[in-house]
Amino acid sequence: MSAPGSLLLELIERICSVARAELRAQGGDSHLQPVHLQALAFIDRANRYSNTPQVLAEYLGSTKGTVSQSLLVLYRRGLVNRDADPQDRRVVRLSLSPAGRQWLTPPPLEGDWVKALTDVPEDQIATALDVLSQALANLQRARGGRSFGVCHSCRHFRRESQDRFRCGLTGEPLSTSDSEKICREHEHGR
Amino acid sequence: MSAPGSLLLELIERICSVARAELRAQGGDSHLQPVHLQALAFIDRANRYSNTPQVLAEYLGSTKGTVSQSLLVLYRRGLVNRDADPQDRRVVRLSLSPAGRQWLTPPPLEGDWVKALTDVPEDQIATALDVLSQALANLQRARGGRSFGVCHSCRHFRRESQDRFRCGLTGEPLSTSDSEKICREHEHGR
DNA sequence: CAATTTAGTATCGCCGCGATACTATTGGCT
DNA sequence: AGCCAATAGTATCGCGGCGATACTAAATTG
Repeated sequence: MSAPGSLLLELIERICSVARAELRAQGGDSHLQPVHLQALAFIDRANRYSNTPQVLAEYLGSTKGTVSQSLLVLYRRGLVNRDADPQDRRVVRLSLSPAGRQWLTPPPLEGDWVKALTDVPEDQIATALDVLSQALANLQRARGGRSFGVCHSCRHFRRESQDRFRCGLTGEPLSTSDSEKICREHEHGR
Repeated sequence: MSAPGSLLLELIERICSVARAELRAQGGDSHLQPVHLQALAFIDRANRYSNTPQVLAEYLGSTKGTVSQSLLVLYRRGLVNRDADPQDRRVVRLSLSPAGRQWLTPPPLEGDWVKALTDVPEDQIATALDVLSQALANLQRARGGRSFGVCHSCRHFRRESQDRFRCGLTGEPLSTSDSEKICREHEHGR
């Protein structure tokens, strides 16, 4: 019986609808669209292999054309930097400006949403997080895409000392901060 | 720290984005939009107090104008019936046509999604369902709206015998089938 | 050094969505 | 009774997210 899974997806879509409506209503003006907030959150947490428009498009399940437009909006509002990569001058490196950083976890909908979860035991939220992230990773893989996990949970992740790590795929050294970011090459670990 | 809650919302929105993109891509043509599928699912499961455009709009966190247009699409495709209520001739009673029923739990995205959950233990999925449905109910209440639970979990629900029930609010008798449907008057039970 | 591939942009049109204005029906108030 | 407000729904307009297509520029392949 596929019922529980279908119900879960339906719930997810309802929450999404309500959250979107709330966001639109809240600021009316000067407020970013949900997709823009998602983009900012991604740019903040993407590692140096992954902070490009192309990867963002895969992350959001969107197309590069669409993402290009979203980034243009964010750029014009001074929230993101778009710098040409010196090694490969086709690629654009994305980063947050100080102004952009202020939009991370913005108060608007977050407030009500967080309140809506205060009754719920912490460990149940953690379980829900696990279920959803695993499902999403599986779904992205099934679509032929990437799973987009955090670096230190990757099968290529190697620990060399307390705070020095290395990517077994690229061979590059990684800092603690690196290891907590989202990587396009992520494959679920051993 | 509000981190887990924010992460959860972000995950939900990503899944939603990916699912929407998938749905659009899948059928290309002749496929319904996510919002239309949500509407059909609601109409199928709404009880006799709740099968109206107005309630559907609240359920989806949308507006009556928007919903009216969505319903027009579904009506033109012969998937829903819109019948005037004989008691109050302002209200439209929504129901699924046989053709509309065929769109419930459609194979397209469902397939991949359900597969994406097969590794996940059943009880964890149940926990995730609990967390999300509770959060959504709280969120809708915070927005001044309704919580939209299932009839038999309502505080007005009265059991009179094995399969005969009654709504303590309206006083009307309820069948087993009634008790499993979504009600606009739902308030979380004792 | 062509030919192909890849990252990104520009432009077009569709359509979901909110806002506003409208009709029709009902119920309240005196 | 009769007017007025409230309610359910529809029609219409415009914004903006989104995909599709066509394009440029840079890198890679042979």
